[in-house]
Amino acid sequence: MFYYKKNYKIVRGEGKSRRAAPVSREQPGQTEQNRVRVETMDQDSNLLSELSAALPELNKSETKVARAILEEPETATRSSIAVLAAAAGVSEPSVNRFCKKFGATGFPDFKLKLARSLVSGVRYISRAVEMDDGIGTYPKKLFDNTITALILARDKLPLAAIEGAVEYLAQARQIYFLGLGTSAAVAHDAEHKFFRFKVPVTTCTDPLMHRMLAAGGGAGDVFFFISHTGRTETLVETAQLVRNTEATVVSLTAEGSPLADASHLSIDLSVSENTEEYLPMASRIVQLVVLDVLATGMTLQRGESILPHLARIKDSLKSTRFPSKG
Amino acid sequence: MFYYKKNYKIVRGEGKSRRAAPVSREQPGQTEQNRVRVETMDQDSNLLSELSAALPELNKSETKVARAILEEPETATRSSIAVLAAAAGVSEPSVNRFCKKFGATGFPDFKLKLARSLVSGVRYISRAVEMDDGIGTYPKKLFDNTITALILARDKLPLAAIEGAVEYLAQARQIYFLGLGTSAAVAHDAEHKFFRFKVPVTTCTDPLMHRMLAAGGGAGDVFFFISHTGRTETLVETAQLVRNTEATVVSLTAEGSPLADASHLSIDLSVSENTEEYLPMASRIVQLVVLDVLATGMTLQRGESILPHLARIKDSLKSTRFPSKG
DNA sequence: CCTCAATATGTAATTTTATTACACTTTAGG
DNA sequence: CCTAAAGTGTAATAAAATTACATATTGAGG
Repeated sequence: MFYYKKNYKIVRGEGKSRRAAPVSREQPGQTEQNRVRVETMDQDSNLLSELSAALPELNKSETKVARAILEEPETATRSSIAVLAAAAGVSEPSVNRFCKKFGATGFPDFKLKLARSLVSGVRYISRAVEMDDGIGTYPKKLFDNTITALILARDKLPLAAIEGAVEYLAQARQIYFLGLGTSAAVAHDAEHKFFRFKVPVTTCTDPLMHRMLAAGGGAGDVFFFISHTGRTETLVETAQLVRNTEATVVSLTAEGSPLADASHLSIDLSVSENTEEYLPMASRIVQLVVLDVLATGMTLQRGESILPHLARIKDSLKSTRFPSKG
Repeated sequence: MFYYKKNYKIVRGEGKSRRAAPVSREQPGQTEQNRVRVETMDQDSNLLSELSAALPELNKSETKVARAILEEPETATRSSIAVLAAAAGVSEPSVNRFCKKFGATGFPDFKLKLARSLVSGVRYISRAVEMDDGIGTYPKKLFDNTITALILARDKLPLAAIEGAVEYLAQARQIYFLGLGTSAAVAHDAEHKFFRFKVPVTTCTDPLMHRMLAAGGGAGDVFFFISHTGRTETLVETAQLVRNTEATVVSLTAEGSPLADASHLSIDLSVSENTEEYLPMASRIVQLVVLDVLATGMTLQRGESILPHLARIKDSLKSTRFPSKG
């Protein structure tokens, strides 16, 4: 590492105070003026790409700093301003000015932003499991993919639809959860959750039964369809049958799908399953959590009055269990 | 803000340097000794999850600091040590010691690590839903709690047990998934996933049927029990029945539970459900993802040969669906 | 070529921030 | 109730970042 070139004669020991005028802080606007403007930049855009994009329009010392950072960004985040300045072969204030130019309030802030963009590039890439993955990698990958899916879903949750669904469910006289395949398991889970609310709940995973139930639907009945794709023919047809009755159709499915179109209300999830080779993993997890949300919404709407009831149900299970140690 | 309690008489102005001995840096080993040891921690483990995991074993002021950070991690990364100390209601050195305890060289280093783990943008303090939460808050809370549970589970995944379970399942002549209550839905999901592997899979959620199946177990049969608590009497009894046969007992349950004890192999999950009032939400999600992991492990073990088979199953569903637009 | 203004960059002082040494406090065991 | 060990705070010191200002460099007109 021969970064440091001594270009300047050292003028130490002049022993004269350089500071006479009273300290006056720079105006915020003044700094802002010098900011590198990066087109189409949103707040959490990657700082590293921003850096290399701006590289051509930087002046000599700024270029040195940028190159030093780009070469070893990891090291840069761990260095003090003095170390980085030496590595780049410039003075400390130059580094500081550089940081401000890129939207940071100072060097520490810049390091923070840098550290983040270093991670986001790695973590956010949902990596599919490869055939040569071992025990050390594939479990982590699967968890990470699921976690990422949940984060994405959380950030674009259709709150209005959820609110509406809670409303429908809370006023339902009878709730039917209908799903096929993987969604059948989700429907079963939903049944377990909602039957605790003193509402009659039926789960059905047989397409023929679906049709019979649908035909018999009436006012106050809520048919809750669960489908990742929203394209399963028999489910869509069942939904359409329900629409001929007084019953309400709510669905938890993909945006713009035939099932969504056939529903009074649709909770649209857009979980991208492209990372999954053969099984819908993340989507059903998101569905389950959304059902948790609906059940919670219902609890909140029912208010305190429902709590003792829920507690009683929970207590009723105690006698079936071995006591906890301690 | 009346954090600051002046308990001590001030000793200012004694005019004596407190530092006589030459500065001697602490030995690295010395610091290491005090480190919170997080089992099965790997390098890029999430600092926030590490924090909340270590929360119970921290002392008073450390807890204060941890809570302050967990509550507003974003703010923490932007604060100086003085600000954070004030927010936590402790002294600056306490914050510094805290940072070192968690493997950082000091406060700035700690902030850096923190900034990195923040990238995913999850709130790490599992906040329970309150009765006065609205649509704007409770869905987010539920998602965040689930995400946090997954991160915690991911970071202390019992890989050895998982590897062993994959081995058992891959060699099974017949697999039974047994679960009750909420875990019944998980068992159903598991059935759907594993039946794709050309292995006979049976799911059963009836305790009496469980016993009959158990009694008939033979070599090559794998009984896979799913239970959050591991204390459901009938399940444990069934497991013990199976142990009288040649069949294998694998369970996905709580560490040290009767069910785990009754199993040949137990995949221990320790999802703390203290944040959940009445329904096991996070735990079943973790169970599902672990089952995804097992299914994936099985796919990997079977090697390329299984892929065409899986593809055929997937294709067979196509004709039941409305074509995608576009 | 030189001059002068504009820009760029460095030096040293200052301020801010973090770390250390050590004293006081609390806690747990005998 | 005492004592040792662990915990926590105060004040001093050290480190780092930022600022003001000086010097250097560049380049356009004379």
